[in-house]
Amino acid sequence: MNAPMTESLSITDLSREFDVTTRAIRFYEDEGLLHPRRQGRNRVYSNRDRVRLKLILRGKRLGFTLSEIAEIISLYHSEPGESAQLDYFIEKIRERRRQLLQQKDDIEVTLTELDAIERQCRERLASLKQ
Amino acid sequence: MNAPMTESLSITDLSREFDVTTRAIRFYEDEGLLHPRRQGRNRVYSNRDRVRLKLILRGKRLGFTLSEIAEIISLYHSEPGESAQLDYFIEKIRERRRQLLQQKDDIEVTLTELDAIERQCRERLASLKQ
DNA sequence: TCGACAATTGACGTTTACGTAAACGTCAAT
DNA sequence: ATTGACGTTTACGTAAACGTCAATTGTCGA
Repeated sequence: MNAPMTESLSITDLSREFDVTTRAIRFYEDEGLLHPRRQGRNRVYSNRDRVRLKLILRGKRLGFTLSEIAEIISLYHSEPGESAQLDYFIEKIRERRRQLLQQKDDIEVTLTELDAIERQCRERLASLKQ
Repeated sequence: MNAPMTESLSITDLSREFDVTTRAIRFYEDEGLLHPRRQGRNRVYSNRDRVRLKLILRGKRLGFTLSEIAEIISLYHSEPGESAQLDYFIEKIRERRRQLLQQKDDIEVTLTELDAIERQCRERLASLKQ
């Protein structure tokens, strides 16, 4: 039995935990979003890799493309030296924030609309049941 | 202050107002998301069409596929007769709501993370400027 | 040692959401 | 008469994000 001290996960572990195919996980690696270490040919995922995958999937749920997600993750892990680079990063961050706030607004609007529709359905249901 | 409630818009009117290509608008029609009336061969868009396009674009910003958007819009315009259909609709609505709430949560998390990153950038910037 | 099973690497296929011409009609202005 | 803006259809192209299959290679329990 392997000592579970070191958090090492197989590709199927990850695929099961997050309900994605192993093919997708390998694809993310091809696209440079994941860099698991290897034991021979096999991929071994650390907890950091797991967190990165979580970030990827969250980005997907938000409708970002993989390259956008790559950009976002690079923001997380960037250790930028130059001042100009920092300005650029901050601008990127603000862009994302604008996008996310727009989405939040879209969601609010859609939710209230859905509420209205459901209420109408319920009324119609009630009137059918008498 | 009479905003022209012009009931008839051209395809370029729409494309300019919402900053989408005419190609995209025609594509949405091909996919059954829009049904403008015709004057001869030319498409003429009513204000209802305009609202539908707005819904489509909002759906896109939320990361939905066109067929998902079609489903959502069909919820808006459905005149369901049967009780079973109504139950089905309500279930659909709840599904959407779950999805949107998940997205909202994702956004909150990402926003606070972005805040943290920007703060770090600012600190780094400040320390560089001395 | 055998066979089941997991994992790997290509390579090609598929869906979505349009882009990009090509080739043409219409009408107003120059 | 020509140009330009705007419109049309048909058709092929493409980038993204995987799915699917094939061939192969360990790996482990009975």
